[in-house]
Amino acid sequence: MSLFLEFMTHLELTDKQKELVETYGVIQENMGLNPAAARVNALLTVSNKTELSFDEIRETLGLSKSAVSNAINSLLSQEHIGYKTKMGDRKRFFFSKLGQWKTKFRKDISGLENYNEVAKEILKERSNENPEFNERMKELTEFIDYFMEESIKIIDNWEKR
Amino acid sequence: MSLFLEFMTHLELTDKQKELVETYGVIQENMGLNPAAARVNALLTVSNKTELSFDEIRETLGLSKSAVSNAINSLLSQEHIGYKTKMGDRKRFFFSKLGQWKTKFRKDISGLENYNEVAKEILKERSNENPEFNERMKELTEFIDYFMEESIKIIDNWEKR
DNA sequence: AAATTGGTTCTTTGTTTGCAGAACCAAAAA
DNA sequence: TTTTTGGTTCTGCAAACAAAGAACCAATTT
Repeated sequence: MSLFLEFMTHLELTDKQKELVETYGVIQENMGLNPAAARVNALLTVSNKTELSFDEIRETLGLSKSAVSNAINSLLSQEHIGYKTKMGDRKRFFFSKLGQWKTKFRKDISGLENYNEVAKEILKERSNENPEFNERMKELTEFIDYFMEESIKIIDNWEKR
Repeated sequence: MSLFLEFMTHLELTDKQKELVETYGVIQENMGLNPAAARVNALLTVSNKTELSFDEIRETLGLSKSAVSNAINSLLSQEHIGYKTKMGDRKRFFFSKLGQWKTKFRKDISGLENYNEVAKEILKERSNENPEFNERMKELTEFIDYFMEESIKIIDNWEKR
């Protein structure tokens, strides 16, 4: 391949887009992604080209191959992104699955179930020397049960809207 | 103070209670507390004595003073715990606020607002060369708006139940 | 067969987190 | 006035996390 052709693998993002990749990246970090994965997912959300190759990602974000490789694999395993292939081309083109929110929300909600189970077990073990505390704990577990149930309902509702 | 009296500052937890402190501790870690803070909050939830002094916490959990001091202060600042004093006693007695769930949920929910603002801004910046992607992003932001609104409603509903 | 592509894996290094232990400090007690 | 109490703050140190860079590898091209 000629020396000339190997320039410009990376997309040209506007300043605004770069800023959005960072802002959205930080939000994704706060939602539990590691910095590199957060940037990759952000890029895949901000970029007008929605299907990017490994090298486009690497060059655009200025990350090392290992960083990109690990980020991509962690995003794939969490199903935050997916990839397509194109006939006659060995590389993969990654795209954001846009969080699949409904699924994620459902998961978060049933994570509460986990919490509530332990809370109920604690309550069962507690003596009755602090009835007011116990009462508040009980109310809490009831609230969580209620919240879970209703949340599931509102998601279902949206889906068959 | 006599040599004899300085034994037994710590509560005696049953094995079951110790196990619950750990299990609940892990859950709290997953919900964003650091390990020591998670254990302190767990102890304050599991223990039959609901108001514990600094030293009771330290000795029962086998943590250093600095660890306990930092854990307590971070829990206080996040309002996960509170403390009482007793006349003629300089020490503070810490207790779990039991998460104040309704408040916490409200906060988490409006955290989504933050997310959604950025998502909407991204959407505004996107070209129309990938209309399907844009459409799915739009649907996503609409879903989040809907989810936030309805969640708030169900919490309000619980409160005036 | 040799080189290139599209990655993955290993090694090193800088950074952050979590904690212990000691020094420290102000208020109260002796 | 000295000591004790109820902590807080500072100084390491060990483990975990992040990412760079190099070595590596299998499949394709040349």
